[in-house]
Amino acid sequence: MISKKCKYALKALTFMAKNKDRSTPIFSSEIASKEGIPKKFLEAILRELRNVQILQSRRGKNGGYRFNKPPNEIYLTEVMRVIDGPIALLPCVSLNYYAPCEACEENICSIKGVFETVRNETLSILGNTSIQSLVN
Amino acid sequence: MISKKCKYALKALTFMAKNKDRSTPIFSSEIASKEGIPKKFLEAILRELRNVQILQSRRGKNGGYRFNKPPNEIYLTEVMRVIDGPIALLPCVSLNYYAPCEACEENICSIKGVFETVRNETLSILGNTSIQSLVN
DNA sequence: ACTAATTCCTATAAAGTTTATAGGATTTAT
DNA sequence: ATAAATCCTATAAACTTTATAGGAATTAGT
Repeated sequence: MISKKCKYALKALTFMAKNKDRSTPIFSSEIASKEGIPKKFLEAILRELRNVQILQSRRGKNGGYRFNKPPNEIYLTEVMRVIDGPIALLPCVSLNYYAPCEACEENICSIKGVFETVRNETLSILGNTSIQSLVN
Repeated sequence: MISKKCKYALKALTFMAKNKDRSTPIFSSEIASKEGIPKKFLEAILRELRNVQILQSRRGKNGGYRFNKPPNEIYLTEVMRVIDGPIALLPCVSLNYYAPCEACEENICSIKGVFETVRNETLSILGNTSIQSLVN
């Protein structure tokens, strides 16, 4: 399962993509109310997305958030990794968050292989789906 | 990520599959020590697997656990659902544990579609991989 | 300068989940 | 009886998730 936080992030970005032709930045308050996301929680999410250069922000009056790169170049894998961490189902099979299994000698790990296959399939779907493509 | 508990379950079942030709049932204590799983925790796991008829058990001296159906007919999906619950990444996309998304009107949910695709691919891998196939 | 409006930051906390552990009850073979 | 196994319930420590609170910093406009 992805976290609610991650779902919020995807919803927020999709909302922004839907409104990407506006001349002014988008307020977190608007996203929060339109998408039903707790405002303060959303602020933290948007800040994380800004920290990794998915978004840019401006403070002060008439501030808000914009995309830092076009939403058709932002893939779900990137967003999910920022918010939730690994996409793989086992730590020892993660590309971006690899961690060795403790008591399990990897070269003879019985379950590793199939979860590598799952990871590859999952990444090929999520890594080829952009935020923009979620806008109908 | 799957839980450690689920990993323990898969390891335990794989160990049992590897030793499926023994004439006597297998003790939880042997699995625990050979696979490095906390004994009491493993007992709870094996009991859950017995409750859903994956395993059968005998109490008392010379007791232990056996498969209730051949390990080449036990698929990873079944084990994972018993131990961890839904395999899908979103509740509203789960086949066995469906739950509606709260504030999100489903017919216009932007993110549902791609996660259905992921679910389908994942299920087709995990649903065609048996415990027996994990034994080399 | 002042005000209003926004993002930014830190601390806190409530609730839930995960990962066990403890202690014994029950069953069975010998 | 005894030994050895599963079975069951309660508890708890650690961690994660999902927020909330309160204000600091920044910016535009007057």
